[in-house]
Amino acid sequence: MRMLIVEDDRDLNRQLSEALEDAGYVVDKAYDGEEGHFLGDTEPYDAVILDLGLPQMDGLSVLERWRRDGHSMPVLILTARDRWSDKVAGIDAGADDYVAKPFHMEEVLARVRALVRRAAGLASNEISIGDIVLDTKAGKVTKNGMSVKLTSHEFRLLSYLMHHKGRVISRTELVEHLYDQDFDRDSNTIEVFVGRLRKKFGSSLIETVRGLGYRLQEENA
Amino acid sequence: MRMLIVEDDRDLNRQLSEALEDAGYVVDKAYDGEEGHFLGDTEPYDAVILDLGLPQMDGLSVLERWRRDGHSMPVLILTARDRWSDKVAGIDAGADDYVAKPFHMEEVLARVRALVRRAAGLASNEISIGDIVLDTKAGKVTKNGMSVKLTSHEFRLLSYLMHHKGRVISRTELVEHLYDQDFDRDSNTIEVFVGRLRKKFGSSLIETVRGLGYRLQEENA
DNA sequence: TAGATCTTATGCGAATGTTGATCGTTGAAG
DNA sequence: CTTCAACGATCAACATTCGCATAAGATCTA
Repeated sequence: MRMLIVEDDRDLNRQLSEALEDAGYVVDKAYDGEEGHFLGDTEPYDAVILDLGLPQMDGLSVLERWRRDGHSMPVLILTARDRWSDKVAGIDAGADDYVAKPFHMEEVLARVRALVRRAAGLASNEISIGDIVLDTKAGKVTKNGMSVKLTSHEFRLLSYLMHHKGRVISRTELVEHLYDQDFDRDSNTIEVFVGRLRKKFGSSLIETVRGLGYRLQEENA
Repeated sequence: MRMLIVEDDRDLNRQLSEALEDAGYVVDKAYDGEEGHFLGDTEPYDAVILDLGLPQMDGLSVLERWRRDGHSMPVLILTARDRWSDKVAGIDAGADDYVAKPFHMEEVLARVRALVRRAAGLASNEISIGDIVLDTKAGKVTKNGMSVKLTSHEFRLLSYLMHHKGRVISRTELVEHLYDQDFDRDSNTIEVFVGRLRKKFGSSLIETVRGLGYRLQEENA
């Protein structure tokens, strides 16, 4: 995890970076708004600690410019002032959290932990196989980056297969997972859907294992 | 967006819920820890405001139990105490933010906005998609810079979709987040509102994924 | 109470799911 | 090597479900 600290008080900056480094983070330091803005704009940080009262460019402006430019890394605001209107401004400018000086180092660490934890939870859920990518969260499938339109059953079938790629899946297992209890066992719906998927993705995607079921090729890149 | 307020002070609870309702949220209320825990455990909230000092079960325990059971909705802790050790405990128990009583309603609103925003992985209070911009702070929507007049439910629906753009949202999920507990599950209100939004913004805005739900096109710049 | 907003009801048309007949393929036995 | 039976693939017709528009009834609000 790589962090940026933007704080003009050298003493405080050092205290913070020591504490964070002890906690196992890699830390970059900036001592004024311009330098801080530049670093945050060019380097990929997992979190930023940003003082509001800064020389050159004030913290709020730095934050606003980052957000306007589409940077969404978590930012923890640090400030001596604690009038509530400042807090509101900071939060609405896109800060993720807020600590008023003077603070206890423990609190800052706890909040940074929370920020990093939270940001990790937002990663999108993608499974890929060859040039096919299935995004379970967006409910979308792409092949070579091109979005492929699937019906809801086609999607569910593909999704199940991709979640168990490399394993042979019996027709029975598929039926059990795609349909509710009472469904005509000897119907060839599954075959039909496999066929439709093959038509959309090429016949090499789903391998049939005669007598047992189907299998998605393991990553054979 | 649907919120839960857990606060035993009836007066404060009412104040909070009125403010949140005015801001366009759907609000459920609980007046003790047990009731609060139960609701948070069973209903899907977009954010929770949780007092620490509660009868039946104390706030921190409520939070810990939620987290242990895998609920990850954002929680804003509210408390009269403001010793920093309580803050750290709260944060490490999985709180996302913290406000000390007495507070300004404005600040709570800003923090709630931030929580909801952050949970969606957004950096700013303005969400845009194509030439449409939704301002969650002002509760306004513009298309090509021109303000568009929406009714309250139209706004809520659009807001929820925009907070989750790119994802397929089921009708069920929409109903659960736009209405409180007792609402007829199989009603076609959602369809009707989707239709109205399409009439106002053009039919390409909301994509329907048959059998699954609706989706806002991801930024396809 | 009027006007705006929200909800329910209905019927149509299209997208999707299912079926069964038929055709192709596989692998083992003769 | 040929033949056969079992199994899987394919296709088109058929059935069903789903979503949408529209409008009327219900409810809220100023």
